[in-house]
Parts: sequence; structure tokens; C-alpha cells
Amino acid sequence: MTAAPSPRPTESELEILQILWDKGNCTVREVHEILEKSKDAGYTTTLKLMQIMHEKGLVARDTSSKTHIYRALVNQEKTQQHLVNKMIDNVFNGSAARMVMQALGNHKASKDEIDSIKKYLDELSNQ
Amino acid sequence: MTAAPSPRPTESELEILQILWDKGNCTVREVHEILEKSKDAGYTTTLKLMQIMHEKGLVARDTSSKTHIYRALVNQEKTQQHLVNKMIDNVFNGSAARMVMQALGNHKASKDEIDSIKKYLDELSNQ
DNA sequence: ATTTGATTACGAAACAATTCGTAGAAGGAA
DNA sequence: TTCCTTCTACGAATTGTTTCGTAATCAAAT
Repeated sequence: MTAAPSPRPTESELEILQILWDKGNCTVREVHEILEKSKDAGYTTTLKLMQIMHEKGLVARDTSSKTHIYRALVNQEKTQQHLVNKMIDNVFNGSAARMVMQALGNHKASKDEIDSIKKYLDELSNQ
Repeated sequence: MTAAPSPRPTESELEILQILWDKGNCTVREVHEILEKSKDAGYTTTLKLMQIMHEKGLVARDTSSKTHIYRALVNQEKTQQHLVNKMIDNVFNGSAARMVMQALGNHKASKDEIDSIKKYLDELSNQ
């Protein structure tokens, strides 16, 4: 039994994972074209990153044809969980509540979102 | 007019900022002794980090006596805000609500905390 | 005055993340 | 086949972060 890959992607790796989580299977070029919209980097940079991610076990790839196809190997929710917990410890001294309030207090969340969070909290309380 | 220091502390710098935010004024030794409890690094490492933070404008220091006294220059809430927003974008595709639910869904928050969040959300909605 | 202990300053090593140039392989078009 | 484009592989440069050894300075104690 091999250990599960520990979800510690770097920032650049995270950008790529976002795309893979969203799209499923992707070629390097597909990922790169999306990345280019928000970022300014060369194609071989994206390629190299994805190759490193493969070495680390963050992604799998199908090399049966010339153009390789990549997909995420790490779980989106687990990765998010891990990063959020780290931030709660690192930045908010372990207080999830303080982080939540900070996150919501800055008009990032719409009224609809706030309502859905309230509903969610009610369900949490009733358990 | 000089630009405000942009709040982009590294992880190690954040550990030190936490202490400074909590304690106010500190010597390197004080910071180091607290750091040692959770981390394993030499005194000169802590010193060097704090010197770099000074160069970056993250902290101020009083050098009038031999033992320098440091204090945080960046604002705690602004820094938290900045990091949380970055995480929302980077990790949760811009959805604050998804991050909040992820943060609360994993037993990090106690019942009391959840209640206080609900109260907070009610205030937000009533504006 | 000398020693001792604590402090800062400095530089360099070790490591990690990011970027990209270049070369070579593969495949399709002419 | 030859040419052109696209792709992967590889290695190296660059930059940023973390770590710590060593030397110099200072002050207090002897």
C-alpha cells in the first residue's frame, strides 16, 4: 500500500489543479490556454509544471498518444480542507469563526450566499 | 508619500507576526522562545527573519538600547483579509460561501462559535 | 581590566519554486 | 520524402525562503 499523495500543491500547481478539477481531462495546451488569460507565462513553463506535478503524484497522465492527457489525482475537497485548516491555524490562531467572519465581512458574499450559509449552519446545529 | 507595505508575509514571517500582534512589543529572544515551543530553529534564524521583516517594512524596531525591540507594522486585519481573499480566489474559485462551508463542516467550530456566526450573519443581512 | 554571556550583523549554504531556451521526436501536409 | 508545426524532455538560470555559522559588539560580573 502506497501513501496517498499529501495535498501540498504550490500556488502555481493550485492554479492548474483548479482547471483540471473543473474540466476533467486536459492536454497541456488546453490548460495553458486557460492559464494565459489570467497569467503571463510561456507554454514550456506550464508543461514543466505539469510534469513536476506528475512526479509528485498530484496528477496522472495518459501518454498513449503523442499529446499527453492529464487529470487531477488529488481530491478537490480534501485539498481545500487541508489548505483552509492550515490558514485557520497560521493566520487566525486556530479560530475558524474569526476566519469566517473576516471572509464574510468584506462584501465578497452576496445576500443569496449568506442565506445559503445560514441554512447550512442550521443543519449543522440540528445534529 | 511612501506606499504602504504590501501585506505579503511568508509563512515563517506570519508565525512571527502572530506573536507580535498578540504581545505588542517584543525582543527577538521573546519571539524566539515562543516560536521554539512549536518549531525547531536556532536563535539566529529567528533574528535573521526579523531583520528581513524589518527591511521589508513588516515590522519596526527600536534600536536605542542594545537589545532591539520589535513591533508589527502591518495591520492584522488587513493582512488576514488579504490572505483570506487570496485563498478564496486561489482555492475556491472566488466563492466565499464554499470556503466558509468547508471551514465549518469539519468540526473546527464549536456550537458556540456557530451560534455567534449566525448572529453575525443576521446583522449582516439586516443592513 | 578581564572574562563571560547575550546580542546584532553579515554572508553563505541549502532548498524550493518558477521560468524558459533548446533539442529532439512525432505526425501531418505538400 | 521533405518541410512545417506541435509536442515532450531536459537542463539550467533565476528568484525567493529558510537556515545557521562566525565574528564583532556591548554590558554586566568578577
